[in-house]
Amino acid sequence: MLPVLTQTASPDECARELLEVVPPLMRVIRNQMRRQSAPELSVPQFRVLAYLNRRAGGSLSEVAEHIGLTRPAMSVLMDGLVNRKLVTRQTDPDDRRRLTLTLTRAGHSLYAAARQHSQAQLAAQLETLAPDERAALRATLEQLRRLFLPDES
Amino acid sequence: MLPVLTQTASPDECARELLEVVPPLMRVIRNQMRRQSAPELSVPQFRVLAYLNRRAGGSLSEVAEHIGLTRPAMSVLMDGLVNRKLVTRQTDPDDRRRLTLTLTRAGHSLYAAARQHSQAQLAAQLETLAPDERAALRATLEQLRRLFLPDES
DNA sequence: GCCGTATAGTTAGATAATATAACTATTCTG
DNA sequence: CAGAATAGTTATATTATCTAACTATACGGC
Repeated sequence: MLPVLTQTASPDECARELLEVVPPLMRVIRNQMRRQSAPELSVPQFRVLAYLNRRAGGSLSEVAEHIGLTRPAMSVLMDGLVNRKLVTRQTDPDDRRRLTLTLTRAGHSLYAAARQHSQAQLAAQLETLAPDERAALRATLEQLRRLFLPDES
Repeated sequence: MLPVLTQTASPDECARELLEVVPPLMRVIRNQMRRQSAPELSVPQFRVLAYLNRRAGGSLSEVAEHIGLTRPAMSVLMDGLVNRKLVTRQTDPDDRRRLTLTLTRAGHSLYAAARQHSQAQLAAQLETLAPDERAALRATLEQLRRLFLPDES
């Protein structure tokens, strides 16, 4: 059953809960990434592929800004993805300083596979929730997204 | 207002949402930690203090297991905390292989201050939620905790 | 049109956080 | 009591990240 929603929850209590739940949850996700069959994708790499999947042709700075890394760090990370033929890196003819970053076919499918895998792992655990609990979870995550990640998508 | 809770949300949709929301949220938290006034506590260090706050006298392996680090890594991390006089490290007289790790007074108050600070930062953003939305958030976080972090407290 | 400034990206060098492997000291067990 | 198991440390390597310094390109005021 759904928990009682009318009980009080101060911003501070919620914040405390976030601090206690999110970091370990992140570790669960990271470990799932690591144990993944073939791929060997770190969480930031995965997020870069996800971003380029949604916004093909982004520049390096754009991606770095979005992911929250410095440009040098992103430059190195991108090197890796380009070397592995997951991303193409072309200079934009309209502004020859900028790069145009795009997923290759391999990049697309590795991203899809990795996402599928992680998603399935998490989904397995979410199976045990009642449908209305899942709906509540989903709604809550949307709110967190709106609150803390206004820029995305 | 509360979102409609009767809409469908498959385990897979929820899992996807988790994958999209949690990592950036973690980055928000980590950055808050970093920008923190005095202290300079990393997220794992913070979590160690949190653990020892709840369970004084834990052993190194116990803490490492809980936080999800290897013992060598935890040994090094703990060195840092001990050097900074935040934690005392005594050998357990009953089993002289084990350590008894406890927060010092300084450890307690640094933990309290750090938590207060991070919590306040997050809470400020949560202010904008309606009370029932916060209640829903809180309930959802409890569920995530139960699902993914069964061992804690 | 040109020069100074800003912007995109890279390279270099440093640091920090982890991992694995090998070790010591202690305890348990058959 | 000897061998196996466990707790912790040390040594070494790797990886991810940062800041600073650099190059190349574009823009804007004169």
